[in-house]
Amino acid sequence: MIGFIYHERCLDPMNLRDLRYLLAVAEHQHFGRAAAACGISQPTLSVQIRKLETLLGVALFERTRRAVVPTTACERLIGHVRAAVAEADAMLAEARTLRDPLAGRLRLGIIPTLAPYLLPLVFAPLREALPALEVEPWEDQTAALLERLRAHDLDAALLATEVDGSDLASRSLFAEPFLAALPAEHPLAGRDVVAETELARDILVLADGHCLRDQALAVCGRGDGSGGTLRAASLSTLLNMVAAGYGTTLVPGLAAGAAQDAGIVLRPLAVPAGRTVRIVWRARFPRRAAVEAVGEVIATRLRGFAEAGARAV
Amino acid sequence: MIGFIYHERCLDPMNLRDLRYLLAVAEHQHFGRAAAACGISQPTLSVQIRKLETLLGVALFERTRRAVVPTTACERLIGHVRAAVAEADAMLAEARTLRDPLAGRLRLGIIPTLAPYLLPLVFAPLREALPALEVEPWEDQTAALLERLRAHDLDAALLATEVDGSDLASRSLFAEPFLAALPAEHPLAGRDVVAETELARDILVLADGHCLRDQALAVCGRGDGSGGTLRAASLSTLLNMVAAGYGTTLVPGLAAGAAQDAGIVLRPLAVPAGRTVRIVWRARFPRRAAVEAVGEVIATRLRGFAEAGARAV
DNA sequence: TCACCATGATAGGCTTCATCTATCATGAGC
DNA sequence: GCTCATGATAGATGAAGCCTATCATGGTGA
Repeated sequence: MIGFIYHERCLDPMNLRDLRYLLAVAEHQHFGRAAAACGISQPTLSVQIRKLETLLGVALFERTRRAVVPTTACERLIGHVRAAVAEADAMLAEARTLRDPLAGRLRLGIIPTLAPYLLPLVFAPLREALPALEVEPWEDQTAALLERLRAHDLDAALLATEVDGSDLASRSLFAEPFLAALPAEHPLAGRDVVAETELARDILVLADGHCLRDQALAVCGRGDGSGGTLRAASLSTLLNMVAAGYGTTLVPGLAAGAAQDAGIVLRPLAVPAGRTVRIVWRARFPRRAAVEAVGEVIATRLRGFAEAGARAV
Repeated sequence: MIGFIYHERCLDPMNLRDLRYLLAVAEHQHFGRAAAACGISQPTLSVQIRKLETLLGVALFERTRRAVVPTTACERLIGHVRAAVAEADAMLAEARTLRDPLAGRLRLGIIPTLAPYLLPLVFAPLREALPALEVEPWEDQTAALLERLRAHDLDAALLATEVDGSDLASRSLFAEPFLAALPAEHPLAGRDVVAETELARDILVLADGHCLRDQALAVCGRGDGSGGTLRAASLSTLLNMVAAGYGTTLVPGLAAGAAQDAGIVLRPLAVPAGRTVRIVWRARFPRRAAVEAVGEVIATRLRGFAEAGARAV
């Protein structure tokens, strides 16, 4: 909104305090009692009210021995005064609830290969541990999340990659192993353990931009990015393709349940590999405490997940 | 309205000025430019914003080399801040229009024997001379008007009696002669001049409480108040009774036209008598200028009325 | 009628705080 | 690596808010 005038130095001496004084005198119709209600001395109140009258150029009260009666001008003004003071008080009250760093909204970015599988696990613990914090998830790929984070459109993000830049800080939360995902009828499905290179032959990967795509290709020794012709838009699509026998892939551990539900066979890798999930925030973000609390809840919930996940297969 | 807290000394240092500073920084997203817009130095602005943050216990801005970005807490608060500042500005604007003492509402009491005849004469001149003044007439008897005046329910009153009490002040506006009012067929109607004592025999007067009642009786030498049995509620009723031949009365000059319209014969008194119309206000009323301006307009409009009225009969 | 009381205004001194100029710290860009 | 831009910090200064003490005034009661 344009049009506010900040520079009104001649009018600036008007204080919220003075407006409270005005309300007090209007209510008590008595300087002494109003002063007591405001916790100041009567002379101070008299001076301040007179100052306000001079400032406004309007007599606010008619002083009598008997009573102090608001003028009609005062009655016209006092509605605005009440509203201004009420808004200021509302602001203070709002600030009081916001004072708790573990309260308020926290916009949290999450990568697509993590969100559908992690969120159901941590939603309840977050609500329990941080009831005043409204975590707003935002799902997008790593690059987009980092851009939004740097643009202050997000407060933090859950990523599976290292981040660079001194403007960002991060903390690792948990390690997520990769598992070989095979169609039930696949030749490798009988093995206890699958070698990465064997997987590479008919591996399917996600579309560009997903960090999991590059990581899966790297694990299989296809770091040049020459994956198969299929580029699935989502991990869910990819799993359905594998289940249908179009090829193999690597799935992150948290998606194991979804993969098995689709009829996919999961096997550990001969040389265990995986990714580390981290929470990232701007180094200057003032509510670091909230971010770290969220990270702590997630890390606690996922503690021992890597081993448990590996055992479960 | 109860429930406002005046005594919040720990929170009081929050100033409207600081809120304007906050809005400026939020808009410019730059301390230097915001400071310039506020007409203060950048260090001052930095200190004040930090003070406000400390006071609220909430970080309001995330400072970067590149930009100064409002935090989500700030975004939640800024609506209230804008509203508070807007209300304060509205109050200042209202005060600016009220600053003119010749503007605003003026509640003016008028006695019933004067109002219907005076108001039509002075309404247009008042609107022309004091266009910003909203004169609100209030018709009642003298005692009620004085009570309302002292209770601040009226700002001034037009009376036809002297007022006592150091709490009130008054100014005489014009003299209003009394005229003998006779039915057309009345024996005295043929005279050029009527003696007061002759009138006294069958005089009709107003009900108790009308100052005109006592004044008429006094003029006729019936100061004991032993008037006729009729006690008319209004001068209009009284005139109709006279016109119907029930008796005589004294009418104030401004009502001459109405009396003649009713078919009443008017004659001057042998010993001219009348009443003085005054404007009365509380001695401590701060808008004395408005009252005196109204009085001046009325006095000017009625200048020379006593003679003109006497000649017209 | 006069002393007394209540109430708001005024005076003088003290303390706090908003403001300034000068300077520092830090990160971006050439 | 130097320079510029930007916000933070330090110390000095002046205004203003607050207090206690006192005055002025008008209503009240013996």
